[in-house]
Amino acid sequence: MPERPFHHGSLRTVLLDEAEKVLRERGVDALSLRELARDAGVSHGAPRSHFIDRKALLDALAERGFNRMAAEMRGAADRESSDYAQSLRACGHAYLNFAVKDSALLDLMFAAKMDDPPDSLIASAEGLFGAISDIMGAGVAAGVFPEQSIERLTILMSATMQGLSTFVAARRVDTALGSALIDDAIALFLRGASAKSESHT
Amino acid sequence: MPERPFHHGSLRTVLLDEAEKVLRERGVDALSLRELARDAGVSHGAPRSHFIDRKALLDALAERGFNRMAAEMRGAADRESSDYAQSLRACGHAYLNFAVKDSALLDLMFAAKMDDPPDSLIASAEGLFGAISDIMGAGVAAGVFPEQSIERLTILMSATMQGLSTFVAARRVDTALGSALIDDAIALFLRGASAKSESHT
DNA sequence: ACCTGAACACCGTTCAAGT
DNA sequence: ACCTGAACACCGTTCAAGT
Repeated sequence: MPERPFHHGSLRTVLLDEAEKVLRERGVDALSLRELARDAGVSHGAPRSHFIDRKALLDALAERGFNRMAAEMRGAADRESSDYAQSLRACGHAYLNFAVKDSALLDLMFAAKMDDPPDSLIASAEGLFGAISDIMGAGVAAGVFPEQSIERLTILMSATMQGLSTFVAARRVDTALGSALIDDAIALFLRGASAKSESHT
Repeated sequence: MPERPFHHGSLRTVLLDEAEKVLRERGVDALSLRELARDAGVSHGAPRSHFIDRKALLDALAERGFNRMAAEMRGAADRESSDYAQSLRACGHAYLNFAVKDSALLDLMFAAKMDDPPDSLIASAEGLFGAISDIMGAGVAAGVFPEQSIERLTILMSATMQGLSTFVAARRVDTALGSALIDDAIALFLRGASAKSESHT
């Protein structure tokens, strides 16, 4: 194995992979371009070729986070596709799992100071939202959600999962309770939404 | 007005007030102990007398955030105490308002990397949660929430407000839509919870 | 196109010394 | 008890220069 001439086109990926690890183990504040460069065996100016500044690296991390989470949500829904309510629960648990394992990354993805996000990041974020929309849309086909309110229900369901994730990640709610509350929320939404559609007929 | 000898016991408050302003206008990353010291007209080592390190300042800010938010929630509930559903909506809007005006502060309050938070911070966080619990508890008295599930409903309601706040602060959901979704969520919870209690009889 | 290495301004933190 | 000011290690960012 070569001692030095590692990177020829792969430095970007190497930096992102290591950054994701640091983010997970020590948080955003511990993320330093110079340290990443040191660990990759390149000079401190090298990352500049791939990330214009620290914010660009963080945006790239958030983008990968959105893509991975969308994939995990779709995967969870597909594995439990027999019973709709169960597939919905699987998605909720996938969301919570992501939040527990990568809480700093999730924070990054929904950071309030999202000033002028690059187009690719917006696209990835919409990819996650699209995945959730598709899953909720399947509920219309399954007859458990009324079509006219599906857009709002999608946002509400997402928001509930996001909020629970925040509380669990912040250790204000136990992981087991958080998991049970995901199920409660889904049951509540199923009851509330169908009650509304019945009151319409 | 004296040019220099400002602070004799008030430096701590001056630093916190200015920090809150910087947090609101430029985000956490722009928060620097040295800059705060400069603006307050003291040496860069002076803050050390009141905050052992940067994290201690951030914790103090979060603590003030929890206290203020709890007060605003109680205030909103009291102003609309005639109709219970309306007081619930007022609370939700108060939560969202806080999130929009002080998104960076809310992030700080529910930061995932809440390593060993000081007791006073935990107490303040529980103060907010207590305020929300009281408001939800009034719903039991009003007969709209079943008593046996009030604890879980409280967390779910909080999580939904928190999640919506995150989405609105991150500009993934419009402020007006976020406000309308708060009302939708409350309506859903009221329907779902009462449907459940009816199914028990 | 990608990386090096010096340079600059800015930090957080520590600590002996002052009042 | 509170604040000063020097010192240290570490950053992000820029940029001319190399390959």
